[in-house]
Amino acid sequence: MSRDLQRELAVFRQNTVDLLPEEELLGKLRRKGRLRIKYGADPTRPDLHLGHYVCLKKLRDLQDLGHEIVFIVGDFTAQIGDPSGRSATRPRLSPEEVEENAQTYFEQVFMVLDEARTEVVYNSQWLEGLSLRQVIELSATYTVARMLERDDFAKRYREGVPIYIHEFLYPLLQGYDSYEIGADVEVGGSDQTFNFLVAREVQKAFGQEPQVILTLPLLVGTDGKLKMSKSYDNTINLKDPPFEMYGKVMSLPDEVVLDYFRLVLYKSEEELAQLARKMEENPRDTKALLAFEIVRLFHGVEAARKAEEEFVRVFRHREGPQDAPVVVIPEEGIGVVDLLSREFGISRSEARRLIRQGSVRLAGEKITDEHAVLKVPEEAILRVGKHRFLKLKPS
RNA sequence: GGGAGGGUACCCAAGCGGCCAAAGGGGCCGGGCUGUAAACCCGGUGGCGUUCGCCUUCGGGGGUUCGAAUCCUCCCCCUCCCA
Repeated sequence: MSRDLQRELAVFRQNTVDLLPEEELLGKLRRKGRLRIKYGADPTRPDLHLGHYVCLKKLRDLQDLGHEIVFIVGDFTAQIGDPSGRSATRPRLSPEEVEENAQTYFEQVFMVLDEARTEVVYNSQWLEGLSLRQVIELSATYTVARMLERDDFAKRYREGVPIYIHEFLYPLLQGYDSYEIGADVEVGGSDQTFNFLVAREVQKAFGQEPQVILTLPLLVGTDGKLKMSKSYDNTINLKDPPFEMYGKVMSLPDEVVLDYFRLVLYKSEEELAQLARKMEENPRDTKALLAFEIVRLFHGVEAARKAEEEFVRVFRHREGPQDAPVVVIPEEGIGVVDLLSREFGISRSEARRLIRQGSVRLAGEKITDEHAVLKVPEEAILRVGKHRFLKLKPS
């Protein structure tokens, strides 16, 4: 094997859960040199997050090796709903919702991929026009028993949670996508392994050389337990503003910090070993480094610096932030409860609770009276809990 | 088509005539602690005024009762078994 091929293989391999069959990949690389690499995303939710980034980064690396990335917008399949890893049927989206989401996808995807070298296609282009005959032929490439081999289906079936027929179609359609674009390799999260394998069968059945599958680990979300996913509300989004992004990273449990260095920042093994030591010595600063680097990746050094300063100010020194929303207070003052419920969109009961729990402070002074009428002779910071602030100004 | 079991708050899940705004867990919020929006401990978690109370909530509609998440009835939805 030539040195170049070795090096190239190393790029393919970094961070992967599965890369199989590797011999087929080698064969393809030798024969074709330039491969068509498929990445599909259902525009079910408009925001991409770091979990997606794990894959996008891999794609970028492969793109930089000269391979062709084919980005499939699953506008059609999004209306079916991927059953992967789900314990229940996904809601289906309307064509309008899908279209809207797809647009915002591109902005985000091309923060990472080189637009000029990426082919973008919508799978409705071919799936929409399939005849029932073709759909039936496609369904004939796989059996119910094999469908039920999949963990999540097996589990749902066992537990009596409904599985709808259309959910069986999903992997097949995804496989058809691979066939349609002639994918050599498909990249995705490890929860896609089953779908990718089905695609191989579909390709074979339709007389095409099967794709190689490359799966990446699932990044855990901010809760530190579940995979990052919008439906668990534990995401760090590519479009999160710097301070929020920084803060979300800082709120990660310590145990997952190294995973992030590996999967998001693609650190080498040597660097990771070093970071592991650092993490033991000084978890907070190591995590801060992670937060800084992640913000830098998406917003640049300047923004990262600012976010860090702000974080230190607000959470370490417990001072108000630079840019709290400004509220002008009339001369006669305003009731605390009124102010809180209006500005934070919470109920009056909730506002009262917060006051009772001693989490409301005006210029550092705890407010304990629910009936207090706030008057501000001069600008002052109103703080609620750890991270809600208002800058109060006299009229 | 027949039979059985289900639908409870953001999620899971108890409750099966009054003591139920509804146990418990998760999540979330807050407090304490902290080299971290980590871990850990404690508290809160329908709404509106607050000693006390009022209003809305237990798939949907009717009903029984002084009183229903709890009983009756019709309807909708889910699961399993049989065919």
